[in-house]
Amino acid sequence: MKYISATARKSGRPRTFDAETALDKAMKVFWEKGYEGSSLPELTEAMGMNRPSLYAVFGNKENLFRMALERYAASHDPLFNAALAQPTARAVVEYFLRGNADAQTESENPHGCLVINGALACSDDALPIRDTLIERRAASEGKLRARLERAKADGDLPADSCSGQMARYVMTVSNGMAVQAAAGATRKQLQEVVDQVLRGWPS
Amino acid sequence: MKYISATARKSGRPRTFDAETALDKAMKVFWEKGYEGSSLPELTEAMGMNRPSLYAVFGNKENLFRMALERYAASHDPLFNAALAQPTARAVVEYFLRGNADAQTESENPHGCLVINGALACSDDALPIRDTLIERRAASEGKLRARLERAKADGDLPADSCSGQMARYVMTVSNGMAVQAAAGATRKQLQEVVDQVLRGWPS
DNA sequence: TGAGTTTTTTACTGATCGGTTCATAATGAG
DNA sequence: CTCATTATGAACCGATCAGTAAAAAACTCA
Repeated sequence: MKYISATARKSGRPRTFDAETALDKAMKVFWEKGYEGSSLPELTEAMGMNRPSLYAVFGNKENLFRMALERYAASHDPLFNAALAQPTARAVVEYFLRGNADAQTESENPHGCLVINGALACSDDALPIRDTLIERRAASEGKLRARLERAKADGDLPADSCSGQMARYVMTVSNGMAVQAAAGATRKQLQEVVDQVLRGWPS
Repeated sequence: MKYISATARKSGRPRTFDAETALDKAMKVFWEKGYEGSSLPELTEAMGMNRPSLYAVFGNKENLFRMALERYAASHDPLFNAALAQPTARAVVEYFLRGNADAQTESENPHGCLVINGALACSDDALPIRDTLIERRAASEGKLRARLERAKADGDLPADSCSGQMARYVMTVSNGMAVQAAAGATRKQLQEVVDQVLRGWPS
């Protein structure tokens, strides 16, 4: 997904904003207030640009959200991939959940997870957004499941364990941590939740 | 919280609706679409009443939501209390989470949990609602913590275990299950998540 | 300087939001 | 039959929603 007015502009009045940092600001507004809870005045205010410029560069509110979501994913995928690259299933889960606990409680960002805060229960208008977020979570769960399946083959998970159930369990904890974080839970509290998960983890 | 126009009416034109069932309908709309995602036309349509009647009986949208929330709590508290009354910590947790898995995937109700779907990330207008929901969840967590504390004294939890951390862990799983349910997870899938929790539970 | 290009600013659109006004309809009581 | 009471339906309120039109402003290049 590309900006509508690209950066390679020949001439004309210079922009008073940087598209990249403006998108970053929009991402944070959506992150904190969700898709429907974020109004255009709030977005343009945070992004430091006026409404026609927003529409010229980002299309419309829905497209802006999708671009913000891409940006969010791009900055969080490395952590997820690093988790998947850990040598054992236990290490994968610990890396994933501890990374989540940290990412969901950064002082410079809204707490919680954009992929959940964006739209959980919403009006009919926002259903396409909600469904996109659901798909993204399902995709992550699928990757985690595949990784745990491999762990079974590697022998660091019991042969009779169900990777699909375990992946869903881990994702459920991650989702719950996002809810807790959005409600004000501290980083320490979330890490303690991870402690409990690891205490019960097989092997 | 009481209906504004009580049921003991002396005379006048009879109502075309029953306040109790209308509130039930409103609860389901809020449950499915959240506080902000539910519009007054949707609410009045579902409740089978017109707008002035809604305002006469329920005050305003926020008050209607709070009454719907009370109703929701009244119908779900018995399950929670029954869980707390189980003889062992393990039984408490199992009863609580299995009950949640069922309650969040009833065919006749929206999936997920009103106390989470109601308002997770929202506009500034809905912050009082969001905070009320956060308090409710914290209250439940507190009761669960107290119950696990007693379990430690009873000896069915290790003496060195932290009831606060375990309670938050269980609540986090419950919250995560609500997110999963809202996203379309089946009852069986949620019960499998509970299986994973119990597999790792001490004792 | 002047033409062409792009963004800014301001004001606007139609739709919808939560909430209300008011005349009318339907009842029970006297 | 009349009157007080209560609920109904429809129309309305100001505010806000997402999205746009149009003209002025600021730049490059000739």
